[in-house]
This record gives sequence, structure tokens and C-alpha cells, in this order.
Amino acid sequence: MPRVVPEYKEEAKERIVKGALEVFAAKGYHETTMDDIARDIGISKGALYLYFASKELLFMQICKAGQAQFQNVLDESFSKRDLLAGADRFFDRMLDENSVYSKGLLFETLAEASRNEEIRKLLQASYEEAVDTLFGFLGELNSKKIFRPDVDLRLMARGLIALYDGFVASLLTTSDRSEVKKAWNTIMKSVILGTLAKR
Amino acid sequence: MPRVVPEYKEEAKERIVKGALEVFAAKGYHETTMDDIARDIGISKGALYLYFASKELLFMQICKAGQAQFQNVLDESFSKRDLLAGADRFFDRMLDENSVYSKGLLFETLAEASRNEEIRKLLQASYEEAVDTLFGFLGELNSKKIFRPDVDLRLMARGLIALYDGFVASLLTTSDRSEVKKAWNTIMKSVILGTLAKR
Amino acid sequence: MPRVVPEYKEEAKERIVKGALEVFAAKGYHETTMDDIARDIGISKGALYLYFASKELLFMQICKAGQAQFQNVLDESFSKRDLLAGADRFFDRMLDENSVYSKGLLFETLAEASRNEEIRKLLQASYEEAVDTLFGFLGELNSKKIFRPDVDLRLMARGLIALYDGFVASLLTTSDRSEVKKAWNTIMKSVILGTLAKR
Amino acid sequence: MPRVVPEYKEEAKERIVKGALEVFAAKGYHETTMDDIARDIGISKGALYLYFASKELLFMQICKAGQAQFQNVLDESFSKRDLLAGADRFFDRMLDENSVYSKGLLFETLAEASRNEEIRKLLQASYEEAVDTLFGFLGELNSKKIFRPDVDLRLMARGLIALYDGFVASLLTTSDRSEVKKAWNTIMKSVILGTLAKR
DNA sequence: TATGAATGAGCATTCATTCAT
DNA sequence: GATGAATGAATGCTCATTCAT
Repeated sequence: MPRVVPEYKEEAKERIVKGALEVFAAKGYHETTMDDIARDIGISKGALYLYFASKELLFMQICKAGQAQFQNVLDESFSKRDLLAGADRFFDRMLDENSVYSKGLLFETLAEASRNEEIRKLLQASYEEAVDTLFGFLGELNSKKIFRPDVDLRLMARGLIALYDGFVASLLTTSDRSEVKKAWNTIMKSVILGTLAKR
Repeated sequence: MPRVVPEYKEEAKERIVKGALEVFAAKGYHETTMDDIARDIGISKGALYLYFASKELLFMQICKAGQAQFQNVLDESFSKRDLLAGADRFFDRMLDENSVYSKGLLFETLAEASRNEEIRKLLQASYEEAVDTLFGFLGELNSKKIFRPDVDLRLMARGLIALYDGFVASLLTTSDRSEVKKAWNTIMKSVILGTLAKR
Repeated sequence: MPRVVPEYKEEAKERIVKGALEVFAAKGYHETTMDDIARDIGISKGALYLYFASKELLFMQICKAGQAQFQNVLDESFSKRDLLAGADRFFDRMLDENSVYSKGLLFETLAEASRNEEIRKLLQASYEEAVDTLFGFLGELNSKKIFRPDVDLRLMARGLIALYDGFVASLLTTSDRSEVKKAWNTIMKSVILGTLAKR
Repeated sequence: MPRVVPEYKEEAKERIVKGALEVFAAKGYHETTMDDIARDIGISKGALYLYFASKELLFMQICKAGQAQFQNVLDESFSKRDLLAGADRFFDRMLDENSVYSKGLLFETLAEASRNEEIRKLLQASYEEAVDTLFGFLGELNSKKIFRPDVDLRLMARGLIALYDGFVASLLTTSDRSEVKKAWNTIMKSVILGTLAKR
């Protein structure tokens, strides 16, 4: 009978993922050493490798966690809301709660993804899921045919996700978050208006 | 009288920037070594340092060149065209001509920017310039008051840039560029429609 | 009254030595980790250290066991046989039964011995014992003065052992064991013939 | 035009091989670090990797050099001499001149060979060459049919090499080299006598 | 100017050993 | 006795940068 139940191991992993996220976010993937992470968490370097076989795998876990949270926030934000309200809520929750996005790890992730098959696949899967989710919301809203019939709602979903990612990028060049938020709401409103069927 | 005129030095620098861009684009910033670059260009590693004091500085020059080209393409694409046609043209030209964007260096750049003051400032300046340019175009188009009066055209400009960046990101997760292009045109159309004043 | 009698401890040690031998033989001394051994035997790493204070000491025990077996096989093979028949039997039994020799651990052992005083002493003692044993056999055979009187039978014994070790080495470079065996018998025959007194 | 001619690089490599041999011989393959070698030679660790891509490759070069020298000594020792004189000379020259054999690297080499394909192949090739060489010498000597007709001279050649290797091993357990030499000559004499056709 | 050999700090990873339970 | 999580020193290898020529 093992003294340490599997739950403990999961707990330990989570703690490491959380700590590593902080360090990666603060210094960037390549500038972060396993020593940095271990020191920051307060464990030995060896312990790190007890839970994650490599730096790359540790980073992947972080990506996974971030993507899972992304899906979660997406779901909760748009569910039972109109598009504009959902978008507004989504924007804030992502920046407040999603560590990968809020801590500037998004670009590290995307940059890694462009060289790393595994991470790219992870993002691809997550992206497709998000498109499906948004497409579902748009479809629900469209049960009363409120959108122009010539609009491909799936492409629309893709566009909305792109829009969000682009705004996250703009946070890098625009220190004033409220300004970015205003732009986000402005263009969301236009998009929605422009997609509605004419009355 | 100097044996080597400044023009020569500039020429050499340009050649290096061009060559380095290829290598960075192919392997990513961190995976590219100064050796790789020197070998690819066909000069000695020492010569590299004759023109660029560090790998970081060399990368910055590449960013600068990419941003300059970005402004150029932006200008030429939207000039004397309606918004939709301009956007369509912009999308293709960027992906075909702008090496930083087309070769997956955008995220390397953004990731670096989030840790590197210099690069961030460069992107910020470039971003503001792009906003100004697009705002100018929108203003021209609006000389006949075609847009809803409550729309802040500067925020609109920001939104369009974000939209573009987001679509570049989506190229990572969507291998079919034509699909991305369609989504880009779809949402651009909605945005424009939704921004026009009601007739 | 101790719960665990010494016999038990010895038994456990033996089991570990046996298991560790397999692993060392399969992967080599340096490539084998204490984890490997523990996993293979099915005990915890901590338990390993309960019986052997270090990897080195564990390896020494294996050497000891191997040497004991060597003496045993040597004894049984030549006893009550003529030299040629004894040599033939010795060759096969060693390769079939003696794990240190048969599993390629001999060179690990010799290499270690050249840096490690303890192991070297162990091999030296074993070597001297083997020389004595063989010398004894030669002496018995020589009770009827069958050997040339100018031959130093002790040197002869040394030579036979060297011959055997050399043939084990040649197994590394000659995959066909039967070929090696033939060479062994060929040269043994010559040695014996050449050592016999002229009729 | 390169400032440094290829000869220089070869020279540097040789110096490193020579230095590394000393250290490997003194500490053993696994106990020797690249740092040790660099420090001993008086160059930087980086320089080491300028000439040898890995520790393994460096060790292989040493093996190669040792094997080449082995062939050389074998050739020169037996050439134009009778077997006994050749064997006598061979024994001394090997121990005096051949660094791999004389410095106790033989077992490191054999131990590595049992796990490392490349090294094993190297030894195999060298072994076959040595067998051919010795077989050639025996054939020459046999031009006057001095050997028993039933003796396979190729197996004989194998046996002599095994004999030598075995005596090198015995140096580990017998500190008195002259004793080993006497045993070597004793058994060589018997082998030869026993191989000669009866007069 | 140009070269490329040399440097050495830095880093991911391993593993023998310890020790709290 | 037994466990296995934790430790941390050790090591092979890389690469941006320097500098003698």
C-alpha cells in the first residue's frame, strides 16, 4: 500500500505547474532555467524532474492548463448572454483569470508552437474546439434568423477568435488596458451590427 | 579618406540583415546561432560582430526592417482603395512580402518584445504609426460621413490592426491559408457594414 | 531475540546480488543505476541500501561471487581429468555458468580493478588461488615426470590462466563461439604437447 | 585562403588525443570528465569540442590510435625473426610503447566495446587484421613444413593473440612484470615446441 | 577589414545517497 | 525493516562573444 496516494502526486504537479508558470511568464521560456523554477517553488531541481521529465514537457503542461482554462472561460462567458455582453465578459475574465494570456505567455507559446509539433497540435486542437464552441453560440443566437443569411457563421467564429488574439497582442503595445477594451467593444459592436440581417 | 565609404557599410549591413532574417525565420530566434547566420551568409563570425555588436541588436535590425515594410505595405494597400479591397490586398501582400509576418517570426518578435524594452518600444512606435495611417484612411473615407457618427475611428483603426494580427496567429493553427483569408474577408465585411451609417 | 535472524539477511543479500548481477551484466556497471537494480529485483531503492552501503560495495559482492564460482568451476573441471579434457570442460562450463565471465562483466571488473584497490586485491587473491589450484593439478599429473624437467609448472599455470582470459576477450571480437573453442583446444593441445618430456 | 592549414588542425587533434589518453588511463573512461581533460591539456573545454564532437568520439580516436600502433608493433616485432624472438620482442615493445595497453586502458576499451557498437567494430577489424598478420608470419615460417600438418595455423594465430591479451590482464594481478614476462616466454616456448612436427 | 580559433559561463539532465514516515 | 520522495553535486555539451593574426 503506497504511503503516498496518487492525489498527492497530482497536487505536487499542480503546484509545480503553477510556480513554473510564474517564472516562465516573468522571464520567458528560454531565459528561464530549471534552477530558476526550482528555486522559485522552493524545491530541489531533482524534484522537478521527479514530476516532469523535461523542461519542454513542463512547459507543455502549462500550455495545456492554459488552454483548458481558455475553453472554460469561453464557455462561461458567452453562455446565456448576448454576443456583446459575452464578449465584454470574456475579455475581462481572460485577462484577469487566464494566466497564459494575462501574463504574456501567449507569444512564448505561439513562438514555441511554430517550432514544436506537440505544442502546435495542442493549440490546433484547442483552436478547433473554441471555433466549435463559438459556432454553437452563434447558431443558438441565430435560431431566430437574426444574422444575414449570406454570413458563414463558422468563419465568423474564427474571426472573433482572431480578433481576441489580436487584441491581446495589442496589449503589448498599448499600456492602457481600458483603451484596448474600448476598442474591443467598439469593433465587436460593429461586427455584430454588420452581421445582423437588415430589418 | 576612408577606404570604405559609409555606403558600403550600410550595404553590408543590409545583406546581413537579409540573410539573418532567413535563418531566424527558418529556425526561430533561440534556435539560431551566430554560426548558423555567418555560414548561411557566407561570411565569418567575426565579420558579423563587425556590423552588429550582438545577436540581440542584429535581431532588432530585422524587427525594424520588418516594421518598415509593414508600414509600407499598409500604406500602399489601402491607398486609393475602399476598405474592403484594401484589406484584401493588405492581407495577401503582407503574407507574401513581409518576411517577419510570413515566416513565423512575428511571435518570436512579440515574445521578445514582452521582455525587451527596446523591441517593445520599436513595436509600440510602429503600432502607433500604423494606427495613425489607418485612422487617416478612415478619415478620408469619412469625408462624406459614411460612418456612424458614434464610432471612434481611432479605436476602429486599432481594432482592424488587432484583427489582422489575430489572423496571422490563426495561420499557426489553420494550415489552409485560403480558409483564413475567407474568414478575414467575412469579418472585414461585417465590420464595415456595421460601421456604416444607416441609409 | 531479534525478529530477523542473520540467515534471513544473508538470504536477502544473495537475492540482491543475483538480481544485480543480471542488470549489471545486461547494461554494464556505469550504465546501470541503483533504480534499475531495485526495480528489477522488485524492492525499494531504500532496501538496497539497507543491505549494501553503496553501489560500489554491491558490485564488489558480485565480483566476489563470480570469483568464488570461478574457483569452483576450475576445481571441478580439471579434477580427475587429463589436462586437455579438463580445459575443454572448463571453457564450456565457465561460459555457460559463470555469469561474470559469460555476460561480459569481466572487462567491467578488470577496468574497475585497475582503479579500485579493493577490487584489485580481490582479483589478485583469486588469481593466486587459481594459480595454486592449477599448479596443484599440474603437479599431480607430473607425479610420473611426464613434463619436461626445465618447465616451471607455476609459470605454466599462469600461462594457462592468461590463455583463458585472452580467449574470453576474443569472444568480443569473434561472434562464433565454436571458432573460439576450436582455437582454445588447438592451442591447449600444442601447449601440452610442447610441455611433455620427449619420449 | 585559410590562415590555418589543415595540418595545424591535425596537430592539435593529436595533442588532444595524447593528453586525453593520459587522463583516461589515469582515471578511467567514466571517471574522466571533459573538464579534466581540458584542464590537463591546458585548453578550454570549448576547444575540446572544436576538435571532437563528443567524449565518445574522442575516446574512439584514442582506441584507433592504439590499434594502429598495435598493428605496427606486431608487424615490426615478428618480421624477420623466429617466433620466440618475435614474441619476446613484441611483449616488451607493446608494454613500453603502446599506450592503450601499457596504461591499463585495454579493459576500459574492452568494457566500452561490449556496449558500444562502433568501438566493437573497430576492435573486430583490428583483431582480424592481427590474425591475418600473424597467420602470414606462421605461413612464412612453415614454408619448410616445420609445423605439424594437422595444426590449423589460423587458429594458432588466434590463440597467440588471446595469449597476449590474457597476459596483459594478468599484469593487473601480478605486479612483477618480469614474472609475467617469464610466464609468457615459458608458454610461448611450449606452444611452439608442441606445434613443431616431430623430428 | 576579415578571420576563425579559443574562451568559459551557462544549462538541462542524471543519479547515488539520504531520511522522514 | 521498508519505502520512495527529495536532494544537489556532478557532467556533457552549447554558443555568444573576443581577439590575435
